Amino acid sequence: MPELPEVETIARGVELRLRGDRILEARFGSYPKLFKTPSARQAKGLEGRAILAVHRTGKHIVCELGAAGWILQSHPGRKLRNADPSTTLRMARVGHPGADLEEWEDSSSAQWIVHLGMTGRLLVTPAEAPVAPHTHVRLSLASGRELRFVDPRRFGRLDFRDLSLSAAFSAAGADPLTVTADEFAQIFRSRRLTIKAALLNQKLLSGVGNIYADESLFRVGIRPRRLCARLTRAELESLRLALLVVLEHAIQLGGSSVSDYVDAGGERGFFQLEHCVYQRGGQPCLRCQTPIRRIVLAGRGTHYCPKCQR
DNA sequence: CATTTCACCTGGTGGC
DNA sequence: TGCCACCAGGTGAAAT
Repeated sequence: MPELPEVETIARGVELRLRGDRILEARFGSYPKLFKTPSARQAKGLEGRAILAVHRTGKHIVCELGAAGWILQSHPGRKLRNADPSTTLRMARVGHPGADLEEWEDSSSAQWIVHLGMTGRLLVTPAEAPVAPHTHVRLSLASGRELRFVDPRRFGRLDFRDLSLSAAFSAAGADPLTVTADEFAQIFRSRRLTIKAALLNQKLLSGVGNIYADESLFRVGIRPRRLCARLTRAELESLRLALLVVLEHAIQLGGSSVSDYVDAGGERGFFQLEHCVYQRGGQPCLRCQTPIRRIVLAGRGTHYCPKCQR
């Protein structure tokens, strides 16, 4: 299940491969709920646009796209012109993946926003690669490759924003990697819900899911059932730091491949080998040998050590 | 209004 | 061996 480290890994992988490439043709499957808004349903909205950058916001992958209708063919060193200069944006030399970006004037850029849900994958493949079952989107690229969205369980969602019509996408909650100690304390202080439920709430903190909630609570020694309002300021700060360490370590290891998660190149992550409690119910705690307990909290399987976590 | 519960999905698992 | 009920969980709508 893609959480912050998995989404970050995929976004980086897609950016590395596709920055400077161009979408020539977009083909969507026929599952209406895949699209969050009517504009996301329009394949034409993506066609002709250059991929300027790809990044993560919360659990969302945001592809920054240039204006459509740019010169389709270019060669190294040639500069491309934009017809409508009003705001400044970075623009790629299209058709040359990895090319240095230059400053361009652009008022009609857009964002393609991908949420992977439970089982979604974004894959960069050769155009001739076999099409996996449950492939809902195929973007043909100027480089001859394809960006594919595959999602068996269909919890993933796609959105599209024309930045000349609407504001850029932003996460509802704070990012765990950049939130300050004061902000973090402010978010959780005086809330009457369990810390586990709060960590999973994307409107409070964006990016933490079931795995990293359980793992960070174990590392900081706090029981998932504790109420936010009962946590001391010191405990909250320790939790913020534990989250930071766990998430950054997981990013370094390419995320957790617990079900079928792979990155944009099809590679598995390795952080599942570092899991202390997640899906280890009944097995001995790695620190004290007490059997790890599994309960259901906030409707989710929740794992903790009854001795190490208070 | 804040918080909790539930439906949406399908592949994998375990029981008989 | 085969079949089927059941579970996983991110999100948002519905319920409390």
